Amino acid sequence: MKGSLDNEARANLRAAKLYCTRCRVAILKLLGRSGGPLSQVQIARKLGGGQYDKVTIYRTLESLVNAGLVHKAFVQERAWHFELSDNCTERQCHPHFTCTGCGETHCFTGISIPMAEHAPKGFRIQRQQVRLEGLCPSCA
Amino acid sequence: MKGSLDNEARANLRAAKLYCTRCRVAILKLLGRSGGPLSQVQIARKLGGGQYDKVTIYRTLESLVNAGLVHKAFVQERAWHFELSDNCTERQCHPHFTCTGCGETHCFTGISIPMAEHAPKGFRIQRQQVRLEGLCPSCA
DNA sequence: GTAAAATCTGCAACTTAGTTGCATATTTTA
DNA sequence: TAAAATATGCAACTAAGTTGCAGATTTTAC
Repeated sequence: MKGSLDNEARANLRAAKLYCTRCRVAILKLLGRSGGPLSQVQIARKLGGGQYDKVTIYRTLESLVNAGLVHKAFVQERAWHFELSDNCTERQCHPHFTCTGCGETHCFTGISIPMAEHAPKGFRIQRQQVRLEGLCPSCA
Repeated sequence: MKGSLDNEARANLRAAKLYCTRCRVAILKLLGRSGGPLSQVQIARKLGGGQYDKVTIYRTLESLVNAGLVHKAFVQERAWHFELSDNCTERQCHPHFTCTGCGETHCFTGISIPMAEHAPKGFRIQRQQVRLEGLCPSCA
């Protein structure tokens, strides 16, 4: 019964007009079973170290993203920008807006977003961060 | 009249029991005038290339963060985790929860957060992403 | 089923972010 | 102003992510 996830992955690849390769199928299946987003390093490790070249994994992910089957989730790790601690509480800071045109990031200190509630059982939420994407006045 | 921001920066450093060094004052002032978070590379560039070693900038930021004067904002760039596109709309995906204990990231597909409204004049918000931090059941 | 066309994959080599150890320079304290 | 405390710069390193290209795999068309 290994079939069902496998077939689903293949069907999705076909629908997206992508070649059904071992690596793509493996990554789609892996992401399908994973409860959260994974990095290239995590994917490589979970598929069995050395199974696939890291370049292949990056390129595979790129094609899956372009096809809309997969998308990037932002994760704190290695995202190191700094700002003053003004107007920031323990639990939440203002949202940050990044313009998809020019790439500039702005603080939206005037907006506040309610904190998430109803975390799954057993999870304790301590902090929330919100990122917005769109166009700034000069790029709109 | 260069004084006011400068004095404020120095006062903050003193209050935090940090040495008032040229680099710290410069970075605090820079972040004070900046409308958004900056990376090490951007800071180096804006302070005049070669003025400070990158190691110094990283260490300065680290001490400012530890003192609570500055904090890290997450920015998409270089945060490359991937997941299936299930349950994700154009405008918003489910929140992601990262455990500060074990570092694992989970998708909270059951929660939804209202989209930000009232963007500053001229900005157009196209997409919103929410990150949560806290403790997972095994680490709580 | 098979050959040609289209597309992937792996390898080597590279770029850039971020870190560590240590000697020297700067700031603070007394 | 000297000694103690702490920051800084440099060199060398690790690890993520990218590019070009040759060889391998998948698909298409017959």
